[in-house]
Amino acid sequence: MPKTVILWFRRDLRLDDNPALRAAIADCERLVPVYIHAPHEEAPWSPGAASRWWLHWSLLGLERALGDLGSRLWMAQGDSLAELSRIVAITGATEVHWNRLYDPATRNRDSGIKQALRAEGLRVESHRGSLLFEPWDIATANAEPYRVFTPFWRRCAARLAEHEPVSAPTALPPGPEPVEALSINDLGLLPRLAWDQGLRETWTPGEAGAQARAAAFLQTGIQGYGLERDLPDRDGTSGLSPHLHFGEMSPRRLLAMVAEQIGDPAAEPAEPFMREIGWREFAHHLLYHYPRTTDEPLDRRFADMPWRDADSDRMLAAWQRGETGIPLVDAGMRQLWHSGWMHNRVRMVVASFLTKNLLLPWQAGAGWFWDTLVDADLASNSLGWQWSAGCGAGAAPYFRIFNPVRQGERFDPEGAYVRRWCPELSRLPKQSIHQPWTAPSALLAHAGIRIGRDYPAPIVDLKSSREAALAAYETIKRR
DNA sequence: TTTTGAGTTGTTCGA
DNA sequence: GTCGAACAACTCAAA
Repeated sequence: MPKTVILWFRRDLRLDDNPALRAAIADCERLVPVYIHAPHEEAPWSPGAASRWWLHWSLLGLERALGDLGSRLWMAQGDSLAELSRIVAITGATEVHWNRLYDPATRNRDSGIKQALRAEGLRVESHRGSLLFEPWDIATANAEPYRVFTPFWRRCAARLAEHEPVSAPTALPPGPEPVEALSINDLGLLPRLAWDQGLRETWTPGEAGAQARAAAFLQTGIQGYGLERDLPDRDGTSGLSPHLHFGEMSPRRLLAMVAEQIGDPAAEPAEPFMREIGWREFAHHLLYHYPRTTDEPLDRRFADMPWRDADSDRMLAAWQRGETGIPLVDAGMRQLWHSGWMHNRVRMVVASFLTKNLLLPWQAGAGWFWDTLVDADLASNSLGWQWSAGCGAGAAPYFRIFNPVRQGERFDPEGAYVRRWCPELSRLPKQSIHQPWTAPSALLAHAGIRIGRDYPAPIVDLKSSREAALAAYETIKRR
């Protein structure tokens, strides 16, 4: 019997710098690359619609890339352990390799699978493929997890030179003919209604798309990243988040590209971008050590936060639809709905607006982002929302409440971003575009806008809702 | 153990 | 228009 090894793909949909892949083919005659669709095992954080759309195309790319190297992706659906066992039985595989994931449900599942397969006599190994540092590998002097980003990243930054990516193989061992395997279309990942036009215009999922995006960013974007990334109407961010989430590029590869093409990753001009990679690491560090922070505030005092009850459904719906009457907020929410993505600066603005001006629980925002973002990532999403709400690690001070009008004037001074996503406001001059409700009536008439008809009146007063938020925080402060 | 310095991203107000 | 101070107090991390 030829030695047969299973490579279990999950969120590491690439051939380049894939440690599980390298280990699997190190000593094997037949390789069985497997993908098992098992969204119920990630519940309650099963991938949202935008993520499933991405996954479909990314899997398709992986299937082609494997085919080009003489291999073939074995697609399955159901319980992961049952499917792996079935494939083991069919193929006579004696080894299984995968790259580790860090969200609580998956960790739990994977450790059970590892145990069960080992009990059947298989060799089972997991690998570090999606992080620069294992969450347990970075610790304070007291051997405790970090809860503040800056010292965490200082510790990491001293060790960036450790990382050496491994290239994609140029050929792969053949595999057995899949038995009762599914096709990607069988997984039903694409939306039934064709709402994905905006996604298709915006993204190229898959490893090739990731490499192209990274190359383009390093060519031009990274130079001005420190400043440009704050301007939502520019292409100033890297756009790599969904590619990193699905493991279409490893952070190690990205780091190596930065070091080679830009220079010292810990120095200008690469440093601001590498810090963002650091935030991704930090988010996984926190999720690993505090797995309940997907649903519960890290700062326990916030369990008693007096979130809004009355009107909350109507307010949440207005926020989700981009009909709050606050242009920058609405522009962001509509960008999200259309393209599956929102500029990071605007994410902070809409999150501050939801949790502070509307006093709605951050979990409601996290849930919506989870469903709509193509880069929805449990670690980053939980960290970001808790940070915004003020209840997370190194959280924003409670008095730091974004004023969406002021943010618009600072970061979208010409109103280009608002005009793009809220076209009904496009004829307003920049002086009024971020607060149309204060524009003189003649100006509104000239721009063809009736407040409350063509564009909503603000659903809350910014000044008084800010004061209400400060008062709410006051009630939970000292306990 | 104690002390010390610091903590992603802001806003408002008054001079 | 620009600038500095106030907005609080606490916890974290390291010396």
